[in-house]
Amino acid sequence: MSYSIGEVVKKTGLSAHTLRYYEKEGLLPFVKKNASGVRAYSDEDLRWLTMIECLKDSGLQIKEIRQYIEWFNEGDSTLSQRLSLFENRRKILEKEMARLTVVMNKIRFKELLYREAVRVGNLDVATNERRFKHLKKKLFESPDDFDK
Amino acid sequence: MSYSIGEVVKKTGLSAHTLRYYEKEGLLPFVKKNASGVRAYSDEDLRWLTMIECLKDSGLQIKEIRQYIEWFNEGDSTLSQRLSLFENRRKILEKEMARLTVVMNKIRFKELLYREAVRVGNLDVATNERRFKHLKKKLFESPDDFDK
DNA sequence: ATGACACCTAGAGTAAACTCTAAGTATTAT
DNA sequence: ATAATACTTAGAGTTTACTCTAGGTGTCAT
Repeated sequence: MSYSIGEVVKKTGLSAHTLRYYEKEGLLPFVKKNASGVRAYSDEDLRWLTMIECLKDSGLQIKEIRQYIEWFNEGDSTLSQRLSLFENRRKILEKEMARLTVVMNKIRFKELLYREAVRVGNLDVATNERRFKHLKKKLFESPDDFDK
Repeated sequence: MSYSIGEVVKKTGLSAHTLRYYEKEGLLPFVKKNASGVRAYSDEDLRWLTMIECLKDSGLQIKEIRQYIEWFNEGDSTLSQRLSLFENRRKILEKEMARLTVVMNKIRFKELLYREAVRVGNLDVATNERRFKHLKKKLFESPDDFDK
């Protein structure tokens, strides 16, 4: 099976511009073109697009994805480089999730506080309620830094 | 207490360029300047910088942070807008964490697979091992899309 | 009072990942 | 045959958040 760029747009949600851009950046080195230059994407190309999406979601830049694809095409001699890439990425994702957890707590505190402030119609009153003072102390090292 | 821009650079880790840029963008509307135009940051300004960092970490753009600061300065009439902002942000962070969890599973699978591939010196052999086929099936809806 | 250093402004430059434009060719439907 | 639609290329423009440069002023220790 092969697909026109329009069909791939529908399947992937990427724009035709973006697909051509990816190709120019070396992310799709196997896309075939017919005699008049029209692209015909294979199922293999679609699988690459799925993998590219995953790598992008994990935070890789386009040039890093290109590097990965080059390694893949060089075969088993680059297995350890590819292992390192996934290992590093996993560590970065772990840090990112830890970071988001911290931020989430702060934002949730603000949400609760403002919900109460809206209820009583006054931010200072809500801020000074015992339960919010208590919560803030529990959540933050330097609670005064979080009054804004 | 008040602080020169150099002291704030040391305290926050932000560059002097960035601090002036934030001010230009309306994120620090209260920074005072002496007769010769030199900035003197107050403790209040430092607290704002802490809050700005949190909002940035949560993914807000600079113009959204400026909006929040404007609402804050308008007082209790904007409490509900600020509540909405934190509510939306909390929802976005929840989605982002869910997204990262999915990506993490895929990357972890790749890491395991490549660790085995490096051990045996061949990607195809590792890919075809029963336990990896099994794991892939468990992790992905469309497992073939993940061979790249 | 002289050199080092911190600070100022306005505005230009950068990086990443698109996103769009212009000008043209090819295919398809009626 | 003609119009609409889809496709092609090269290259310019956009957005965000900085980041840096140029050219200058102000402060301070010796």
